[in-house]
Amino acid sequence: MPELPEVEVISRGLAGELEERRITEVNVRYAGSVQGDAETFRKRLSGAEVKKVHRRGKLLLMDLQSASGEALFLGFHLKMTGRLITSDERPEDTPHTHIIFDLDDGRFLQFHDVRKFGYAVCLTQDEIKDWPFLKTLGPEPLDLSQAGFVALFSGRRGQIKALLLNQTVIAGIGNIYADESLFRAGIAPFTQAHKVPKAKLKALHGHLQDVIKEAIAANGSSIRDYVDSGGNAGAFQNDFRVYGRKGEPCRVCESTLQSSKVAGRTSTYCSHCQPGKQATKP
DNA sequence: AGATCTACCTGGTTGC
DNA sequence: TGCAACCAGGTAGATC
Repeated sequence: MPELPEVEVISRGLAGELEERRITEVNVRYAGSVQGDAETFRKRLSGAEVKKVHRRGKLLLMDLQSASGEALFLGFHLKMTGRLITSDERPEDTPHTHIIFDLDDGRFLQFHDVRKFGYAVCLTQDEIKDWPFLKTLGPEPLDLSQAGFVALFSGRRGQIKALLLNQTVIAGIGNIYADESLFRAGIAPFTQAHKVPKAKLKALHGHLQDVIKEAIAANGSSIRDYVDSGGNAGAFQNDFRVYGRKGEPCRVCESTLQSSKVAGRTSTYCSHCQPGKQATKP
């Protein structure tokens, strides 16, 4: 499931392949994968040139110039199973190939998504300014200072992990990197944010940035579906200390790792290295 | 307003 | 073996 590091890896790969390329044709095979009207999407992007490929949170963003010279923005949210893959050959017509972009160098970009949660969206400059998702998106974790990071959580009563997953609080963190960074910082996922000592919040800032940087360097984490734009798997899943390891021994203290639902998500942690009690509901 | 819960979707896994 | 039940999870939208 692509989170910030995976989308960053995809973005870097696609930048080299797509920048300065022109989209000659757009084939939307499943209209549900396009946010808004699929025909408008097709018309706007046909003949548009990709100027820049980048990332914001978990969103992959392309800046383009349309055939008529207008600035356009193409966004992809991969959600859980979305993939963006380039190829020399026209992609096969699988049931999960939802959008195919023909490029002016004879190559192809396809949006592939088994679970159909992901989407593509094409917006004009005016539209993107008012797009609620981008408008309310929190800061980039790698751009945050320690003080800025600590301020995000001060006085908040929500569970620390719920806030990490909340994209309006901080962008790009999903279940994997939330669990991994909380483990490294020694904070139980269900701890209320305002009860986490300042020193531990400061440590979390550093560990979160480390985990993200290490994952990017390892080409991302491949759980089930993730591959980069060239179809290659990542390697960071081999470095997980808690995520997906319920019942296995902690790599630090050898206690058996526990899991519970926090913010509706399975959360794996070490009750010895991440002490704290889950609040019992009345 | 902040916090919490559910629906969306489908392939893979588990249990009987 | 066959098949139902459950699980994974990011975000929108609803509810408290």
